[in-house]
Amino acid sequence: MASKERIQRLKDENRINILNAALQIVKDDGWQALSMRKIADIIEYTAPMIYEYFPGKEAILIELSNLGFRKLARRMKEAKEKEFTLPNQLEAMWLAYWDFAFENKEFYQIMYGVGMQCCEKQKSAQCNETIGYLVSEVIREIMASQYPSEELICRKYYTYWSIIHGLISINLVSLDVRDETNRHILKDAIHGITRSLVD
Amino acid sequence: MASKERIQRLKDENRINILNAALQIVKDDGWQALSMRKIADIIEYTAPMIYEYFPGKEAILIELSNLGFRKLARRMKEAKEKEFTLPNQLEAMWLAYWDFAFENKEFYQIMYGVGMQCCEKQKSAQCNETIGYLVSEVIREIMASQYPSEELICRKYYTYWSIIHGLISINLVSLDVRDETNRHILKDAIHGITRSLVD
DNA sequence: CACCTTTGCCTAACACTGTTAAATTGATTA
DNA sequence: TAATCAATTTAACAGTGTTAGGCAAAGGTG
Repeated sequence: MASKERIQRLKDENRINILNAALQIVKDDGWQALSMRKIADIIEYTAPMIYEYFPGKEAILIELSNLGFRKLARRMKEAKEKEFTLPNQLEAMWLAYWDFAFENKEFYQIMYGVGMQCCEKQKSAQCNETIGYLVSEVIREIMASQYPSEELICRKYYTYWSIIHGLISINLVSLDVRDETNRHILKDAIHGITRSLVD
Repeated sequence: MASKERIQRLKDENRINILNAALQIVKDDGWQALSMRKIADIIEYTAPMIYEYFPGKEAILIELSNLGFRKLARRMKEAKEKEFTLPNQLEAMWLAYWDFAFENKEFYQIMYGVGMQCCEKQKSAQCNETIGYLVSEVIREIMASQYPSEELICRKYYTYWSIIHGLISINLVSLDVRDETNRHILKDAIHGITRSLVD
């Protein structure tokens, strides 16, 4: 009856192969390019076979997403354990988070549904300029007495933008933060950064 | 020769109808549901007719995205003009940005490619818990002497997370921020928030 | 008015997508 | 050997974006 186990092992292997194939496609050509038939091609089966292992494409994506979360959590835990003061632990964890996002772009994208594009790059950079200009103008004026470098103004702008865009994004993928909490974070952050401009 | 103008007007109207139809579909059923044939249905034409007005689906999305950017810029400008001190202007602009994002979810999503899902909600909330727990633990310890409420800890956690996730997102949709700028913002933000925990 | 050209739109099709039902194959069991 | 059962494939459906070709009405010209 060891054959049962052998068969189970083969099934497990197939499951893993499917996930690996999916990941490979995504790494090579982006999420847009992922399709059941392409996965099947790589593992040298036909598409319907995949449905014996996953109820659908969505399930594969969810599985990969969960894999990403586990991976990220592990890295953050490791980063924490290398430090001994609490503030250093905090910094190390967030830096690990940062590094994970760029080293595992595909994972991060599916985990938080960011940049699952529809219209390739470009324009954003163009169209954002208006908004960036609008805000930077005011930052420049506030800091005028300190003769700030353009780089510093730019940094302050991105600091504002990051936290607001970040909080919006978190809400849009609906991890339902309390409304009052949002408002609190938002105001605190804006005031905190604004204060950092003048002193 | 006024007929030329009449015809041009009709063409312009069709263009606008296409964009409006697209927007309506998206508002009703999300970006996933948008298709050329559905647009055609609404404006009571057949799908290929759309290609007389737009080179493809992507072009429609880009147009809508640009429309969103103009709308957002206008709202921020208006918000600014209602205030007279610089810090108030800054706050008003960012609050306008915030409100725009939620009142025009569909626009914001396509403008910054956020939450163009692939796997509906749920999981994120579940899987993020590990990470949230991991970080909150450390925050709680740092703040221990102040007996912070769970709500406050949660807020601090989201503050960290927002700015880091925001900065990552901005980079992932590739508005290429300089690498050194990123690092600078990241460190500043982390230290700033950490400092806010202890005093 | 008749002719020709252009324009606007549609039909039909292609190559893809996710997914399902049915048939087929091959191995396991009786 | 015969029957059963699991794994996999074939064929199909309904949907997607997109393109080529045709048709009919409108425009301009003799």
